[in-house]
Amino acid sequence: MMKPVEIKIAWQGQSDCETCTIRSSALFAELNEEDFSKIHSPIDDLGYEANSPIYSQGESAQHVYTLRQGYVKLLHLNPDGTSRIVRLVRPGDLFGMESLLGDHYKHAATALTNAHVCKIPKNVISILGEESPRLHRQIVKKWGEALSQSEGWFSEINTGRIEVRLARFLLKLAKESGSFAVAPLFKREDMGLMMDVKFETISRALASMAEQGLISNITRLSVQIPNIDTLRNFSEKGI
Amino acid sequence: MMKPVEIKIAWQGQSDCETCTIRSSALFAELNEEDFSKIHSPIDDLGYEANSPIYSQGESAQHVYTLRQGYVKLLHLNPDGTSRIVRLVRPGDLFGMESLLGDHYKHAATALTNAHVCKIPKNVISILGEESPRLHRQIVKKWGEALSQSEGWFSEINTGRIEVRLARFLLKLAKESGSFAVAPLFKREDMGLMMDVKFETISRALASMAEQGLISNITRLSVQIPNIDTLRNFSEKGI
DNA sequence: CGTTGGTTTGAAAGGACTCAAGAGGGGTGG
DNA sequence: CCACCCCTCTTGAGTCCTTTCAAACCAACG
Repeated sequence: MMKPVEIKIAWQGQSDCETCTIRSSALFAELNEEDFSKIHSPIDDLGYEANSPIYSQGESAQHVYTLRQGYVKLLHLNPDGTSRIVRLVRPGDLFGMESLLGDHYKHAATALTNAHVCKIPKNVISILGEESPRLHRQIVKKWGEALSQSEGWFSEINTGRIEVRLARFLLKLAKESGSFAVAPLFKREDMGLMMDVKFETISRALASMAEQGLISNITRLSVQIPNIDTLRNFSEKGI
Repeated sequence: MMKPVEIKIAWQGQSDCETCTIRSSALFAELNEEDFSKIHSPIDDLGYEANSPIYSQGESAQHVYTLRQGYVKLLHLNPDGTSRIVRLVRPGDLFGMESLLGDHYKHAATALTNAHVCKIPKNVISILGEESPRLHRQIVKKWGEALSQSEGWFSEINTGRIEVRLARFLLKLAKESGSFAVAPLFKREDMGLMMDVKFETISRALASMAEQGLISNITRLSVQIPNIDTLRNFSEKGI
């Protein structure tokens, strides 16, 4: 267990990318047929089960990844042994882009849930990038989105009392369905690493918010949000 | 006071960029003469005095900036009125890149010290980018550096006890000169916004670190670091 | 020389942490 | 299929760190 499980490796090149279900939000969104025809290296479609590592910090960086399904965490280790989750990767997001600039990954990537990723050799990007301004524009855009998420994370998930931070976190991930919403939860330890608190504090904050009626049906993997506007209000005014 | 002061506006186009003192680390580092000849819009060289605003969050984004001298803070306002400094811009850094992707700035930029910046119309980048793969590569690189700094900031400056965070902050900015080093300080309020504590806490942490002999000669704008290895040790082991 | 904005310092209150014990769930082996 | 085990989550009590509110201090400036 804990090893990456390859669901299918046989996916090669253009035709599959062209029909990719998340293509509109993924890296190759704006490529046309001519662009695809320039892809010669194999692009793997891999499956990872929850908690399995995708790459580790400092490892030789040869690929860029796009997430198709599930959630992935990017963990940055500090020199003193402490660590922080610097980004929560969501479907459609690009990660491991540092391979395009340097020779090793700057943080570790681990699947938080079962996950599907596309593993793209970095030379595909370099070669395509030379010839296709569209791809380059797309990469810059994805990079910008990553920066933006990282900064938003930093600013919103790390400021104020924990309950407020947790509220903002839930709102960022909530999927509305009618009048109420559901938000995914992760291991309390991981959530603590995202918000810079101990896992016990996350647990207490969830319990406290449930008492206030802001959330309900807390399980390991999700919470319900009975009234999303109430929670939104709480996250903005602390009430 | 507090208004941007234009020191000189007359700087136009290629010739000045080619002789720019920080060109090696700035946006146009890898451009050649042919690339420069494609620049037709005026690139302004502006001076701002300490504490003056450069642009504000939500403002129409038409320019990208590179910092030539001084320090600039990027402040992100949250919906609830709280705010965080998401990045400390240092000489050679690019900021305001979100103008290339969207129509408004995602945070406010303010000079922390007297500062010199180059203000580059975004169409210069778009047009040049179409024709010069080198520039595009450079932009991607700068963007990557910004993401990396943002993540490093997030991970290192926001984890652990304040004294340790402060130590890491000082080490990031320290300029070594012989056996000891000097690090710049900013308004305690701003430093608090970078590390997510109140300004009084910054003040206390500085005082405490001085008592421990880790730093000395605290002034409003700088500290001395008598022994940089001692501080480094402290930042890694809390001792 | 008084004003002003920024910094330091003090004391009390509040929030998060630590250490510790107990409860719940899922998986494994009998 | 059930019992047991392990991992994770929850909850409790005391301590430590940061915040809050306040007052004093300092340096620059008019």
